[in-house]
Amino acid sequence: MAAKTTRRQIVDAADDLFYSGGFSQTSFADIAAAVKISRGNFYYHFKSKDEILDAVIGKRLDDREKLLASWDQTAESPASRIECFIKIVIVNQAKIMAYGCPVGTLTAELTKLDHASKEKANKIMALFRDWLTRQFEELGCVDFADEHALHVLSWSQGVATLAQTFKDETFVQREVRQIVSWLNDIDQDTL
Amino acid sequence: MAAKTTRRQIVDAADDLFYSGGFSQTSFADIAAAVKISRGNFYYHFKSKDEILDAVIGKRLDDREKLLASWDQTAESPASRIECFIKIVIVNQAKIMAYGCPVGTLTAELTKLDHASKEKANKIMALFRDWLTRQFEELGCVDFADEHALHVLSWSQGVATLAQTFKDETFVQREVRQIVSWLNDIDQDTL
DNA sequence: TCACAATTAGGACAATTGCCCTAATTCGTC
DNA sequence: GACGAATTAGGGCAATTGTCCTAATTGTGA
Repeated sequence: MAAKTTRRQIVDAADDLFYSGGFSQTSFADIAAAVKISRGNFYYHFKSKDEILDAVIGKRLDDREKLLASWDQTAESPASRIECFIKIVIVNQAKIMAYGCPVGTLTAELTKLDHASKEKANKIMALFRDWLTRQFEELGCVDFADEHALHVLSWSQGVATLAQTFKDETFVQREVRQIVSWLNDIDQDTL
Repeated sequence: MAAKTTRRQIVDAADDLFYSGGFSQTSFADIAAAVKISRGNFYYHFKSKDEILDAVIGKRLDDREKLLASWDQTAESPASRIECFIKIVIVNQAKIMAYGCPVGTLTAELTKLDHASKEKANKIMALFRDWLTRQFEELGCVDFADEHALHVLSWSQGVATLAQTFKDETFVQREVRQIVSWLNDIDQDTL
């Protein structure tokens, strides 16, 4: 029990620190200090920093899967589910303005580092892509489902990046309004 | 002469390395090795790593200003100038797929580091924003010029991020086609 | 209560970091 | 050619990095 809890504490703390400060800039000492354990104890649970990163990516994958699954259950129409995705940028506005998109910034960093776990990090993005594609398929636009999915995903990354740069709340809201209107047009057309 | 050349060599090498590997991950030794000079010589030209970053950002600002100025001269209509901007993602496709957008990834990294030069890095983004705003104003849509500018800028960041993640050439080309079509619609409306 | 495994603590390591110093070399100018 | 300034080389610094080690402390089951 204690072990599992400690391990989970480490992963959670690393998740936050990797998000707010970046992976390579976060040190063993930083995580250990956040969890308030010794480095020795730390190394008992994870043999290397890369192993922690792997666990963090795994956790993020799980978290997003659960989030998408909850939307699958609560939201009735595929359009409203896509809208849930779109509005993450509003729900998480404060954090996005401070640290950007947790998925986009991590994949970008790991790609630059040419890190071994970059492919795994890309899976989070692919998870969103596949889920969005499914929603657009259910919406009726089978031929363009993947294109639309990439379009929405790309949109979210752009909004996140500019939100982080300019910290303009009205920009985010306006962009959300526009893409939702675009989504409704598609929904209309496929009736 | 030799001094100026050496200094320029350092800045150029740092520019490349900061782009391909990130700022914090690039060390003094990396840059010195790229330029093939001793660390002592290195330190003669720059007192600290932050000073190099400052010079690199300054150089990037200059480069972009020149690029925009060249478009101002060569392209005849504001619409075709905006199209020049849009098509950077195609012109620089290979590098973008490997390292993302040089502007977006740097601002994201410096924001996470809470680095003193983050505001200066944001100026590069603001430079594009202001230039795009001017183009949309000349296009006739005075009231929505800044909104459109942010929209195009946001679009470019999203495309760059996803291009880096999925390395999908057709995605980039499709997105360019779509935004150009959107641009033409605006151009049409304001006649 | 005892033995044994799981967990934690903390010291130590080689390597790397950004940074600083002094001595040598090159350069332009008289 | 000689002189002073500009430039370069390279050693060395303290601090931090990720990693590893051993000893102490827990908890658990017999």
